[in-house]
Amino acid sequence: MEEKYSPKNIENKWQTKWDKEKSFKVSEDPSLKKYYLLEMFPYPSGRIHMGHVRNYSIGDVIGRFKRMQGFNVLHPMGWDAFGMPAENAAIQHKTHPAKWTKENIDYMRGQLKRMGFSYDWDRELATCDVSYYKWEQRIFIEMYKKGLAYKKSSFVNWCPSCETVLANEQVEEGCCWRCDSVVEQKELEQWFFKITEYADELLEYTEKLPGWPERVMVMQRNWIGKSYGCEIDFPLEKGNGAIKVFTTRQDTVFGATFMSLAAEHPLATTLVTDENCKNVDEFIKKVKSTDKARRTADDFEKEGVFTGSYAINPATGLKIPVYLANFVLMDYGTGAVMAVPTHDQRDFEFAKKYNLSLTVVIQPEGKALDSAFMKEAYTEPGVLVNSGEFDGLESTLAKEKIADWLQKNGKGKKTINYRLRDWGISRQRYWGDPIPIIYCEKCGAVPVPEKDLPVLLPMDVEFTGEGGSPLAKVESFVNVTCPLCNSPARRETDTMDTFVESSWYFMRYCSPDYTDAPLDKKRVQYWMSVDQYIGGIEHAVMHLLYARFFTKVLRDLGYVDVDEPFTNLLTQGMVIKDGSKMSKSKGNVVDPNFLIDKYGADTARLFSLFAAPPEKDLDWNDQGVEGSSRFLNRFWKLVYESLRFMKTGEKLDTSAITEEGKILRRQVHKTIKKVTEDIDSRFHFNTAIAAIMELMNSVQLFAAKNRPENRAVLKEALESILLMLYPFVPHFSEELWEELGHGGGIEKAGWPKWDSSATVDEELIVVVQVNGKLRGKVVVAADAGEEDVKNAAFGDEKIQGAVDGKTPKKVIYVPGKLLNIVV
RNA sequence: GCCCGGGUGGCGGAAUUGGUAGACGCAAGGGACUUAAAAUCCCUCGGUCGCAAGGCCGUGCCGGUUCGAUUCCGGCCCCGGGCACCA
Repeated sequence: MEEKYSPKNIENKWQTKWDKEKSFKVSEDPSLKKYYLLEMFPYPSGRIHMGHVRNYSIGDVIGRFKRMQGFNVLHPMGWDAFGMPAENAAIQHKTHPAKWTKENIDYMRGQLKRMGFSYDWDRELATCDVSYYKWEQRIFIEMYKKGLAYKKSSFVNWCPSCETVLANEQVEEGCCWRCDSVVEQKELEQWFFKITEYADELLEYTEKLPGWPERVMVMQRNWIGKSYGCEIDFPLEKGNGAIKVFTTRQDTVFGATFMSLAAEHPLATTLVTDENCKNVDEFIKKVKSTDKARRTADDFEKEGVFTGSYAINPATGLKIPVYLANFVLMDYGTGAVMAVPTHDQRDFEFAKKYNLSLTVVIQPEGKALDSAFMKEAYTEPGVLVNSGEFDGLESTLAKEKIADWLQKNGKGKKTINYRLRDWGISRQRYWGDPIPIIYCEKCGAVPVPEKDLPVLLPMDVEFTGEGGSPLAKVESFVNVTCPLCNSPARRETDTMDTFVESSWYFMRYCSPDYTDAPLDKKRVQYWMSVDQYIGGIEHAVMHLLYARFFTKVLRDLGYVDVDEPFTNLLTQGMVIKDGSKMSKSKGNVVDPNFLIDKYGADTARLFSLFAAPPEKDLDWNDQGVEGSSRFLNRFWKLVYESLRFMKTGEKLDTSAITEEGKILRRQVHKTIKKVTEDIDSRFHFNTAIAAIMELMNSVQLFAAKNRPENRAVLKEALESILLMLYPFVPHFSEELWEELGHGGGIEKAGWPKWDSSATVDEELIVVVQVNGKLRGKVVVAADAGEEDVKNAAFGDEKIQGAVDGKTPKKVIYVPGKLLNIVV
């Protein structure tokens, strides 16, 4: 055994062994309890960063711990490999996205292996491989046939100079992130997944996932945004039509004195009268050229324009003007609002600006509002007035009554509205999964027949960064014949959002090599659901909601039997340095390669787990890493020195050990208990490591005395520490385990169990308070009763001084812990 | 504006069910070893008063409940995050 700990050789040795022997390869075994452990797979951006190190270190601790406990642990890794950075790199470096991505994957795989993570590499997948994305096309077609994938036109961010759609994230202060042109709203035909069909079930399950952090559930609930209200028809003054509105405040319908439509509302252009034509046109143009970010800013001025037309308030029968307003959103509700200026702040401001009439219909208890003197809208509950037969009703009650009345008289109906919108998946990008649809002039949109799948992404493509999607310019790809009528037809050139790939990869891992279907139901059945999922909080809504949606869709398509993909979710915090998130632009990144070279992977892992509990942000500190490194060096030295006089095979004889030995054993077994509980039920790795450090400090003192009769105790202590350290620092522990004379690998030894009898204290320290203030401690026998503790306390000189001859009014005794004397 | 987190030494953090506040680690100071440095080892380390024993104060602020509050309740301040003309 080397005298000094040198991580390089050791880590290399064990990594080679794990790789060669496929140590973490698993298969379905019904006789074993399965545990599916998953960390969010990375985008192959080039190299791993500290966020990955942290995420995967957390996962690896759980994986190795569960394996030691005898679970059949599925722990896969793969690559979320489609996406824009590859395309941008292709443009910049004159390379191909496929080449760039593959090189990155190869490099990053090497980095993950150097960290010693225990993955079943035989299950590795990359979403840009045909063997993956072709199945997604099949799922798409099955969704299309069920009406879960459909096409509709919608408004999107459009950069006129790049000729492409931009995601909301790519619009910076109203301008294109790449060329700085002003971004417009453009109406385009887009593919959607009908996630709204599952809105209720998705919402319902946010109450049934006890293993998820409450804040993630809250964020998803807010995102789905279910609200109960009414759809009410406001007949047009002229003609037969009506304007449909959605409202949650049907109790105020008698106060609706005008209407506001979104600029994109289909009626906006048909309702306009000749004399208002010019104003309305200008207004619509202005709204459409304003990007969403600016439109929704705090200080954005409410503006509108009169169409010249009128509608009839179905409650009052009065004629009310129809306006277009810039704050009404086409994609929420019906895109039209009944405006009640007295009880809605936006309508109030709008009415004041355009001099529209106000009618109070809700009076606060004990007050009388006068619309002439109102400074702001009154939005609280109250009692109805000016509301015909509903006058005098309390407003919450009136909500019900008016909804019933509207429904009965055919003026409207009760309805539920969601904030959640269908998921737009079309991207005018090359590096993604082609949407398997063909457009025929006669037959319309035709799904690519199964025998023609997959639609391969063509490789001979030029990347200029100009003129829209590169895919649309590949003639051989675009020009096809219709599968139904054989006429010339065009292929869809949009690709799917990369979030589609990450919505089902965790199921593909269960049968990654299956060639008959996306999933092998039997194998998926064994592994699903994921027992523990780990990843960043930034995915709280998008990815985690899409994945839940997809699981339900695949269930309904007959592929799986589970309702929810992830039983338990752990959202880890960010890695912070010098007060801000590590990022290239801030110049505060720490390169994992540098850490591995300088300290070894084990030290890097240990520190990232020790510095903070997983769900909190981790403050990176270079000197803190030194501390973790020091700990491993000290422990190495301790084992090295102990080995010189320790015999292998020495049996522990508990009757022969000294008092000191007993005390150390007690700490060993208490530590095993604490570390087990910290890892298993709390994921508090930082306190688990702290407890091991404490134990090592004691062992060090103990070993220094070198009493021959205590050697078996020392051996037990050292081995226990190694077993407990293994999930954190696997190479280090494997190496020393072998040095201590064990073959066959440390995992086989199993997770240590604590001996309850060894943890029992012989003496107890009971804290003594006088009037709730700490005044002393007494040592009593472990089996001492309340009387014994009282006697000891009152016999104590310090306590006597504190009591100062006064008569105790009350004495509170917390068994084995505390005695409080109240005087 | 609404909804979540969070606020503890010089720093990261601990205190799991209302019961010893500050575990463990970092930094700092002092010492040992060394020609010297690094490494390593030992001691001190919330504030304050005191020669000491010991006392008093202290978990963002104010108040409450309790024998006892970092922990529970009410009100406020600050920081971080999410959502947001959502009708």
